[in-house]
Amino acid sequence: MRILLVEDDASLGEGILTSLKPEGYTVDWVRDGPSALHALTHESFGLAVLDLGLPRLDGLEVLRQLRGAENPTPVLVLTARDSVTDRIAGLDAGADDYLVKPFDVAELKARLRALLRRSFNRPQPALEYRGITLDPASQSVTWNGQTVSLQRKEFILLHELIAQPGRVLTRDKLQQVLYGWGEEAESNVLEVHIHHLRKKFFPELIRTVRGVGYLVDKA
Amino acid sequence: MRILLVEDDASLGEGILTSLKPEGYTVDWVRDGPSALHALTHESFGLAVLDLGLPRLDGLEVLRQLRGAENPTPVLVLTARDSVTDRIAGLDAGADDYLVKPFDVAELKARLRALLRRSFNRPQPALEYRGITLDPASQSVTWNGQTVSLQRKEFILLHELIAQPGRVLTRDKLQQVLYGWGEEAESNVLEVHIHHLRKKFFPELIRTVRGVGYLVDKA
DNA sequence: TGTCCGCTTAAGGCTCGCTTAAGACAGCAC
DNA sequence: GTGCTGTCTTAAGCGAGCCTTAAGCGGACA
Repeated sequence: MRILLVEDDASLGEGILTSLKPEGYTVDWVRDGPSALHALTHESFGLAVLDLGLPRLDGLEVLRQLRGAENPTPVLVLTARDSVTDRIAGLDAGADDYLVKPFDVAELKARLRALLRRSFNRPQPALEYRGITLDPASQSVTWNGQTVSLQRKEFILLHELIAQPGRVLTRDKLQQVLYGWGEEAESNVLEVHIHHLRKKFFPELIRTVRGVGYLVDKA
Repeated sequence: MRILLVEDDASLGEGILTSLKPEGYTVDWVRDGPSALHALTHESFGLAVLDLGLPRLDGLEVLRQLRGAENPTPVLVLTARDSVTDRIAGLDAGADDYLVKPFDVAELKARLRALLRRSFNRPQPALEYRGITLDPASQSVTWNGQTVSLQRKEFILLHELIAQPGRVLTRDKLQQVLYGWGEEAESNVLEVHIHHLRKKFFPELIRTVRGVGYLVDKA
């Protein structure tokens, strides 16, 4: 799961980063509003953690613009302020959850999990690539109208690749997506899954970048 | 039927809780305005019982924001005040019914039933799927004309699944529907209910998505 | 041509969910 | 209260299919 962290405070950001990585999240970290907006509108994230007190462009404003553009990415808002009006403002602007600083990292993790669980249930747009349709809602895959049956890890892998066409995903990153940081796979599991995917669709679907990783070409 | 109870007074809340549970309602209880708003906008309830005198965010305000967001959940308002203007304000803000403290629990129950009956008469048509008809009003089920007898939890589960065909409902989500947030089931109850449903109809009715949840295929 | 990296295949282990049956529990009549 | 009835939960055993492993092969790069 790819997460965008928007936080201008260096040490807090560092802290969140290092505590989320072991959970298996892939975290991208930006420090100001415009970067956040750009990232969210140009790449695909499963979730965003957004600090409200940002330089250059306020977090609330980021959120408003995001929602204004009908971007459904779940957002968890961080704030130092705890007034009720702030809280309401955040939720009004389209936040999905709310956490007041200082907070416990364990609680952040718990809320992220809850948020992800919930967002699984929302209409997530189906991904489409060269006639392959991935529908997260039903966990089903079709290719030119035909249903293709994928195993869970295969689905996750393909989804990750297709979500970012033209971008090489390193083996490390992909393994992270499948297993988190805990146990590095010592075997060639990844290759096997890739192999299965190529077999179920067509070999050229996934290109190998020797020594680095895999990618799906830009449509 | 899942109900959200919004009440800051501990003993009153406790009382309502214990008197509603035996009626077969699944009751979730929060104690302040922001939590109530959050719950109502992020989860689905059949009905809310809302105390107006709340800390941090007034009940009326909760109601206004809820309706502002076009949330149609039926709301029964509780209040200590009995002035006519208060009453008007409540109904204006979008309350569906009104009860003045102190009240008799029996009356609360009666009004809830009435409210549910009314809201069920709105566009809550009987669900139909592959010859299976679910009538929420009478909690009865027929399959190709034959009556099928379901237990309560089975009905709830099937209803939830059929209401969103083609979409995977996670185990978490389904457990929430059955039990609210309170007690997480530690056993395999869910699987057992699913099993019973498959047995009473046909096995392919409910498809398993390993590691995620269950779904009913799009008709 | 040698070395390394990734591909391919097939076999086993292990996890998850299915199935069953029995016991807990609540509702109800007496 | 006591007993009866039907619903719901628990637990244990089992089986399918997912995932991993490992070994052999082939192609890429020096």
